[in-house]
This record gives sequence, structure tokens and C-alpha cells, in this order.
Amino acid sequence: MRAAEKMNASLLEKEREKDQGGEQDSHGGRKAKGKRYRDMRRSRTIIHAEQLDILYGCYFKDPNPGKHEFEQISEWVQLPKKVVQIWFQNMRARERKGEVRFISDGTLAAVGKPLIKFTWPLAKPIFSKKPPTPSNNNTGGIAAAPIVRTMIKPDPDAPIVRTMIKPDPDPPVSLINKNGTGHSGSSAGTGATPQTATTSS
Amino acid sequence: MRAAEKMNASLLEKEREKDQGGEQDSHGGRKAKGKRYRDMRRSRTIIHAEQLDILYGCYFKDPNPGKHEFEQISEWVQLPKKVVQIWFQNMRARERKGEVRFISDGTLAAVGKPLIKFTWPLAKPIFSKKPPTPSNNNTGGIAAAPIVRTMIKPDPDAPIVRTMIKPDPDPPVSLINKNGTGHSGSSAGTGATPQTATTSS
DNA sequence: TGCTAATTAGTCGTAAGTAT
DNA sequence: ATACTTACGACTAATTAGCA
Repeated sequence: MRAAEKMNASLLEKEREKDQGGEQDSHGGRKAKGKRYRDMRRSRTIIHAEQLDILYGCYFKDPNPGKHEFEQISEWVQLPKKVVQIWFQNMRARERKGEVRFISDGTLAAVGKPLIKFTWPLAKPIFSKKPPTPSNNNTGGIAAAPIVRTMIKPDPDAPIVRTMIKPDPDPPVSLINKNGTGHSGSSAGTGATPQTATTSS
Repeated sequence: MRAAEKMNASLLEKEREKDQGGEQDSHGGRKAKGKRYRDMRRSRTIIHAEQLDILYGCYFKDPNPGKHEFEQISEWVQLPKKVVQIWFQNMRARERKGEVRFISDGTLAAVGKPLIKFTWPLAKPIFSKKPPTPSNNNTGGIAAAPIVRTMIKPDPDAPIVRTMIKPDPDPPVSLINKNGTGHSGSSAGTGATPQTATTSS
């Protein structure tokens, strides 16, 4: 007798698009023709550099945000919540696989790629109310050049090892996030310093 | 343990609520928008780490509170009384089954998981009047997590060294076990998290 | 081709339900 | 109340599909 059976069979249907803030929608051109959601699923969201910067910062702070935090973040990056959730999932997966590693001072090290420095308000009270990008309205004019590529570790020798490259046997995957060292102090005070909920189990 | 022959489809239509006031708003899952209770199937309440901390503390003090105490607790944790009652029931059941064990100094030992230290006012007069969460003024209305969380949260990426205690000392019957697994986390690190598929046979 | 975002299916924990 | 079951919510991979 096989005990491993799945009793739950229909979970595939519950998410409905609940777009919140209008933003780029890739399927602007072709849509709504007789198509329903099931058909047009997957329109790849393009996440821009500035958005990534924020995402990295948030992820560094807490790789497992709660629902509430997701909503907050999704406002900051101006992307649907679902997209943010998925991004976090995939990032977690990637980290677990050892494809990326977060270094304490705000650096993301990917395997055969340049380091990415995400300079996001790490020092500021993170879950606050205002978006990190203070109004730089504009489209196209980047302002803060979020990502700084410091290509120090290109690719030593990368033969074609196909996908899974095991980077190196360094410290176990454990990241150091969570209170990082210096933290750059400050912040403190300011009243509400929500400790970010911790997501609990 | 899996298969169940009791097929009772869904007869759950009677949910009524007479809650008092503290309603958790995190039913975000099903957008609390136009849904009525009739449409809602059971929505699972998520109990956060801070709330768990309190619950553990209360449970440790007295696993069988009276009605009045339940009300008090439900205010502290900001959850409907019914939820608290159910939580206590489930916790009692879990303890009985040997899935968890409370250690005297405020530690909850679960089976395949790191110890949880619930540091709740164990020293304070527990059934007092003042909730741990000062009803405060939340400026802004967003949950501000006023609780001073000192507990170690069940952290997914803890560098735990597998401190898991030896769980079941004596299985009463032979049908126990369902898994165990340490899951959670990264640590396991590279190595696979074997976990057997169970099922076996 | 490579990336990676989305999808999907499986598992797990446990709150809520049912029966006793 | 207890004992057992059911199913929700969250997570994890593995796969699928899009853009560069």
C-alpha cells in the first residue's frame, strides 16, 4: 500500500490576477481577445536594475518575508506582489544551490559573474513607508546607478561544466544576513523599528 | 496514516463568528473584499512568531485554561478566542503524541527541529491585565509589531548544528511516525536532505 | 545558447473540522 | 474534552517558456 498519495487534487485554481498598481505590462499589445487568463499566462516581467537593487536589499534583510512585507516591497519596486514572491522563491532556490552568495556588506556574489553591489538603504529603517527612490520621475534617466559592477572575479577557469557548477567549498551555504555586523548604526530610534516580522515558521 | 477512508466531502457550512474585536486582518489570502462567510471555506489563521511566543508561555503555565483565561489570552495575541482554544487543543494533542515536549526553563523541543525558546513573561504574573502588546497607538495602523521579541525565531537559515533532541523515547504503538526531517533550511547544506521518502513498502 | 520568470507538482506543518 | 482527519497556506524543487 502506498501511503504517499496526494489527497489534494485541485489547488491549481485560485490565484486571480489582482494587479494593483499599474505598471509595465508587457502584454499590452496582444491581449484580451478571446483569451483568458489560463491562456495568456506567463508574460515575463522585466525587472530593471533599480528594482533589483531594492529586491536584493530586502532579501538580504530577510529572505523570508511575510505576506505583509511582500506587499510593502511590491509597492516599492512597483511590481505585482506575485512577481515579488516568485522572485524571492527563485532567489532562495538559487542561493540554496550555491549559485549566489550574499556577503555581509551588501554584495551579492554570483558564480561566474561580477560582484553586484546592491546599495540599498541598508542603514535606513527598512520597512518604512516611503519608497527608496525618491521621486525620480522619469523614464529612462536612471538616477542612482544602483548596480556597481566590480568585476573582480570573472571566471577562473570555466570549462564547460554545464550548468551546475559547484562554486567552491567554502563556508556552508549559511549566509550571514540577519543583523549584519555593523549595520551602520544609526537608524535605531526613530520610533517604530519594526522588527520585521520574522515570518515565523 | 495517510489514507483515510472517511470521506466526508465538505460539510463545512456553519461558520459563524461572534468575535469580539481583535480580528486578524491577515486573511489576505482570500482578499477580504467581497467575500462572505458562506463562500469562505476555512481560512487558515497564521500564527506568527510573536504570537506563538505568548502562546507557548501561556501553555507552559497552564495547558488547560478556563474560559476567562482564554479570553485574556486571545486579547494578548490578538486572535479570536476560538482560534486560541483550538490552538491549545492541538498543542495538547501534539504533546500527548510526543511530538513536542516542554522543558522547564522555557524551551520547546519539537521533533526534528531546533529548539524553540519561548521567552515570554514567565517571570511576570501571568494572568494579569496588561497585554504584552500595548494597545497602542499604532501610528498608521499598520501592524507594528510592538512586541519585544527576544525569542529565537524558528529560523530557516539558521546555522544550526542539529541540536535536535532525541524525540520519541518510547513509541507506544507502532504506527507513529511520519517524518521528521529537518527541513528548514539551508544548512543541511549541500548535502542533500535525505529524508527518505518514507512511504516505503 | 545563456540567462531567469513563471508554472507546476510534490511535501510539509498545522489550523480547523469531524467524530467519539 | 480527545482522537483522528481534512485541507489550507507556505515552501521547494523541477520544468516550461521568453527574452537577450
